Amino acid sequence: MGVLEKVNVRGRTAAQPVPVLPLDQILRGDCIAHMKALPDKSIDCIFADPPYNLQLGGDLNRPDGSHVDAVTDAWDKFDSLAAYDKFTREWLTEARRILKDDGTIWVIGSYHNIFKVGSAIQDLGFWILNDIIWRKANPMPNFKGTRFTNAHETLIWASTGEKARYTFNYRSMKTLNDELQMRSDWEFPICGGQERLKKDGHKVHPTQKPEALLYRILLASTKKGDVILDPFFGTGTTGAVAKRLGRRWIGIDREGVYVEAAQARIDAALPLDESALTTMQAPKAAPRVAFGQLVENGYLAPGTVLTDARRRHRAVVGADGSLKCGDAAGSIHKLGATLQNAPSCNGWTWWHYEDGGALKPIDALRQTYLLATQP
Amino acid sequence: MGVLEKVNVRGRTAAQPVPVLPLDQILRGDCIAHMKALPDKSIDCIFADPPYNLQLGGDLNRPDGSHVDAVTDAWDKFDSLAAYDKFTREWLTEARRILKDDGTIWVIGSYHNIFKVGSAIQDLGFWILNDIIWRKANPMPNFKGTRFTNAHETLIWASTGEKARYTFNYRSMKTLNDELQMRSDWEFPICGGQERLKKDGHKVHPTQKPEALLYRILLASTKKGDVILDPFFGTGTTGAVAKRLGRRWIGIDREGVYVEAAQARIDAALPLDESALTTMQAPKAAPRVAFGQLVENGYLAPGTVLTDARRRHRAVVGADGSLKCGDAAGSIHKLGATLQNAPSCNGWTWWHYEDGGALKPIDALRQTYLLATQP
DNA sequence: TATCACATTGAATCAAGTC
DNA sequence: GGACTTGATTCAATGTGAT
Repeated sequence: MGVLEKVNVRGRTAAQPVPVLPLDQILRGDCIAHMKALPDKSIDCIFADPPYNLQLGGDLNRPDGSHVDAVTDAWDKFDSLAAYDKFTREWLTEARRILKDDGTIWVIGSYHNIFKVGSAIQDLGFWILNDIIWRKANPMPNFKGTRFTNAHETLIWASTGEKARYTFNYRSMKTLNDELQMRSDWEFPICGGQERLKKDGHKVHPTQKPEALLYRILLASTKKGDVILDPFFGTGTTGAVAKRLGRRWIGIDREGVYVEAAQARIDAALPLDESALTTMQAPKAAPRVAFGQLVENGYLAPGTVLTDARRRHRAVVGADGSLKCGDAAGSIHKLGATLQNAPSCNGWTWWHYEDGGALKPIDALRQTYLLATQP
Repeated sequence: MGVLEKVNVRGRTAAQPVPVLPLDQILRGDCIAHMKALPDKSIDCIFADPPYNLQLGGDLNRPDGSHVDAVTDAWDKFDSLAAYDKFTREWLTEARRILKDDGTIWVIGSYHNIFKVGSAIQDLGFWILNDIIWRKANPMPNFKGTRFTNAHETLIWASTGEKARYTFNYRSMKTLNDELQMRSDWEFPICGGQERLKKDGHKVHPTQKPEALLYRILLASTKKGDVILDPFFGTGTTGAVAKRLGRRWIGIDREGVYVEAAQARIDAALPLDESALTTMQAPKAAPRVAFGQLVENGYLAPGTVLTDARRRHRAVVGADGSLKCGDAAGSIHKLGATLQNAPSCNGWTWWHYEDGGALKPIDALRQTYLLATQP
C-alpha cells in the first residue's frame, strides 16, 4: 500500500514533472478537491455511488413499532434540489477531466437523484452506453403500503463521448450469463451476512454495495491492471473487488470511520490467482488469419468447392484465395455478400466445405490452423 | 363518442362558464396546443409516452444480414438535446396545470430521454412517487455485441407536489401480485401477436405499448370514472384499456394515420366485467440461475477445481464463470460437451466440486443459491 | 390435427482498421 | 478525412408451411 507510481499522461512534455497517481490508496477528504489534484486523462474507469439526496421526512417505523435505520447522515443533506444539482455537476466535471479518452464512468442512484445525475452526464458531453437496473432480490418492503416496493436501483454507464472507444468484455459477460447476452437488468441480493461490515453490532455504512455488483461492473468494463477511481469510497467495496480482480484502485472519502473500515477490509482481501483471472477472450484477440493462408498452407486445395450451409450456392477456391461463382468473384466475405444480396457477410461462417459427407464451416479450418501454428 | 360533458372544476365561480372536457375523444394536432385549451385542474391522471429522441446513426443489420426496422419517424427527430429539453418542459408545464391537485402523471422512456424527463419533472415541482422498470421478456438483442442488451424501459410516477394526496390502489396491486407487495420492476413481453396493430402487413406504429402495462398503471393509480389524458396517444392503448376498465379518456396525436387506427381499435374494445379484472397478470419470471452468478456471489471462488463424477476430467473456474481444462475453455455446458466429445451436456449435473472429501454436483450450489435469494 | 422446421421481428444512440 | 476492406455479431415470441 502507499506506493506511488508514475504513469504516462498524454500531452505533457518531458520538462514538466510527471504527475503520479496515488495507486491503491484511500485519500481522506473532499472528493472534488482530491480529484482536482489528479492529472488529466489518467483514470481508466470511475465508479461513483454519490449521496442520494434522499430528503426523507421524519423517522420511519415498521408496523411492529421498530425503528428503520434510514439514511439520515449529514452528508446526505442538501439545501435544495439546485444545490444537489450544482454539487453533481462539479464532481462530474472533474470526473470527465481525469478520465482517459477511452475510459468509462459508472454512477449508481435511485429516483431521488439519478435523473439529475443522468441529465448532468448528458449535458457534460458523456455518451450513455447503457442504463442498468440492479433488481434487489430482497428489498425492504414499503411498510405503509403507500407506493410500490422500491425494489431496484439504477446505474448509468457512459463513455467520454459519442465517438469514444471503450472497453466492453462482451465474451466474459456472455460466459458469465450461461452463453446468453448479458441484459440491462441484473439481479443481486442486497449486501448482508458476513459481507456486511459491522461495528458494535451496527452497520458501518448505510448503503454498502454488494461485492457481486462491483465484480460484474469491473469484469465488464475494465482490463487487468486498469486504474479505477471511486470518489465516494465508503467501506471500499470497489477497492476490495478491484484488488481481487487484479485491478489498481484509488478511493476518496471524507469520513475517517469509513476510511479505517475500508482499509482493513482491503488489506484482508486476497487477489485471485492468475489462472482464475483468465477470462474468455473475443476471437479478435487471436491473431488474424487470412483465407489465403489456408490455401497456401495446404489446408484447402485450390479448386475445392465451397457451398453455403444449405448448398444453395457453390463457389470454387482460386489459387490466390479468391472464390469464383459463375461471373461473380471476390473474397470469401465479398462473394458471400454478393450472392445473398446482403450489405455484408462473414465468409468464415457462411462458407462450408465437405468433410466426410458433412458440411463444416471454413472457420473450423481456421481454428485448426491457429492451433497448429500458435505456441 | 363525441359527447361533451361538464365537470366540476375547483376555483371557478358559478358566473363563469364551466369548461367542458372532450371526454372519450381523440384530438388531432399538437399536444401542447390542445393541452392549453383544457381547463386548470381537470384531469385525474396523465399517461405520456413522448418521443425518445433516439438519435440513431446509420442502418443496422442483423448477423444474418436482414435489416432492422428502426424508428425513423419525423416525430422522433429533435435538433439537439437542448431542443428536446425545451419541448419536454413545455408539455410537462401544461400537464401540471391541468392535473387535479390529487392527480398523478406517468411518463415512460429509455436512457435516451428519461433523465431529461425526470429532471424536468422534479424542477417543475412534481413529486416522484416511484420509478418503475418494465423488464422486457423478449427484448431485441444487441446484434453487434458492443453493449449490454437493452432489455428494459423506465417509467416515472409522480404526484403534483410533496404534500399532495394521490390514488394508489394498494390492495389491487397486492392481489394482482399473489398477495405480495407489487414491486417497482414489472415484467411484460413487448407488444406483438394479435395485439399488435398492423396495416398491409406492416406495424402501424413503431412503438405500440402492451395493454398489460397500461392495465397495471390504470388499475394502480386511478378510480372508476377518472379522466385519463394521453398527450402522445399513438395507436390508443391508453384509450382501449381505459374503456375496458371503466375510466374516461382523452387522447391527443398529430398523425392522422394513428388517430384512425386508434379510433377503430377503441370502438372495438369491450368494457370488462368486474370479475375479469385479474386475468391479465404477467406470468411469474422463472428463476433462472447462470453459473456465473454463483461465482459473482461467492458460492464458488474463481480458481476452484471442478471434476466430472469419476474425476476423469479436471477444470478450473475462471473469474467470468468460464471453465478451463488445458487448451479447451468455455461455459460449463460447452466444455463438458467438448471433453466428452458429445453434442451437448448439462454442466449442472456433470461437473462436481469437492465438499469435505465428497464430490457434489454444482447443481447443489444452484439450489442453495435459489433458496437463499428467492422469497 | 399435431408437430417440427424455418422465417420473421422488436424504441438500437450497435465496428475497426487500412489506404 | 473519406473510401474501402475485413470480419464479428442475436433472443424470445410469433407466424407459416411442410410433414
